[in-house]
Amino acid sequence: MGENFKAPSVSVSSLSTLTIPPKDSFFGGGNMPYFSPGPMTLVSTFFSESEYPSFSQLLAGAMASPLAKPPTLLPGEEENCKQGYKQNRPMNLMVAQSPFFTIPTAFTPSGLLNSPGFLSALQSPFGMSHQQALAHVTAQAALSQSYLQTQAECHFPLQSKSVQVLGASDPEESSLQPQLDTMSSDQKSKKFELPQLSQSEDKPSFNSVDRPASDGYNWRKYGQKMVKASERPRSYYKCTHLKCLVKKKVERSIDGHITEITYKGHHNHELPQPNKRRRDGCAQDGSDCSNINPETGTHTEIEINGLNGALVAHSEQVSTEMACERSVSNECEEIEDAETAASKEHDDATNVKRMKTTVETPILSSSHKAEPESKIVVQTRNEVDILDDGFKWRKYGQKVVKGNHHPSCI
DNA sequence: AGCCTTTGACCAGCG
DNA sequence: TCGCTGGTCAAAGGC
Repeated sequence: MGENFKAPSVSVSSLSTLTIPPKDSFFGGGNMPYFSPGPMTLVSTFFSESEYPSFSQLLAGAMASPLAKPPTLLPGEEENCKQGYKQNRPMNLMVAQSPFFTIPTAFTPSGLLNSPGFLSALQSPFGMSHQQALAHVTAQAALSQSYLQTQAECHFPLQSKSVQVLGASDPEESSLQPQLDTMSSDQKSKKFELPQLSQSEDKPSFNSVDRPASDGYNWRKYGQKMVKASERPRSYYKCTHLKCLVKKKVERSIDGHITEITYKGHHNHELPQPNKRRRDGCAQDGSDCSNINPETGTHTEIEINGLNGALVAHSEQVSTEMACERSVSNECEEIEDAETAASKEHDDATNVKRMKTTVETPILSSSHKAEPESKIVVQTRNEVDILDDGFKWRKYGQKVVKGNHHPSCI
């Protein structure tokens, strides 16, 4: 598809996908995801992982799309919509959105679906209203965004380091390195503070107030503090994996919505198995239980959907892993494996000197905070005890067990 | 019993 | 040296 498009003249701040379930799975109700104002253009439709078009083509198509106009269907997509809908298959919509164009009135997917081509594709001949379809366009937008990032990893391996996810309050806000050059310096930043949205009134709470967003890893909170700079409580989390030194900071607004997540470091281990992640079966690090679409293999993470207000993931690696965890893309897994292997290699090579990187790589720029890009520190292992069993153990607690006068070290 | 969060204290960097 | 600030520790308690 992209070969028909010329070099981009318009920067696209975000590409994301929305999933429309099969028509037979429609049911009434549902929660409308939040979509920020902005022009949207349907770039592509696809119905399965294997049909997922190459990211470069999507990008080319997105960049050439008329972002300053109301949402439109690119050539061929209308027929694609029709075919997928007739075949009762879940349909993914690749949507582009531009940050440089502000529309005062809120533009929601209904606008997209109301576009001439798309309306005809969805509404007839089945009589299914697009509003019903929209009711099911849920958190998969955010999910797919992570998936999209992985696609970016696949197609722009060198550039993907600076891919940044901005989710939730503006779920379409993902950034792509190719646009970097087109942005002015004051648009570049390492960190975005997301606007607080008062969504609690009309959107259900998902018990995410006290927990960070899920990224597939297990985190343990080791501190919380009021930071003067942000005047919001900041929570500190460590990856619970024994050998992993990754940390993250989570800032929340007064009402408990996540406003910022900052990752530090790189995971040197695989994603934990889902069944090991939490006692109650949900994500251990605090996200809500997720929904998995068995047909598409997509994984719907409610919290990141924007229902919770905001989420920022600053780690390109984590973002990739998020995507790989949630999607069942083989390509993704291969990439992940490759990355893991590369990461292990790197770890071996720098066994003593480990990277401690603030992964808020400055891709986007803006007048927001400016922080040091990355730093390398020498981390000692003194917190890891080497016992005579050959394994390294880390003490994480001590408690007097009933019936035993000696404290048991955990 | 395992594993988590809470929270006050402590530490280190910086001006 | 001192005070401020952000980050971390670790005992205590909860689930």
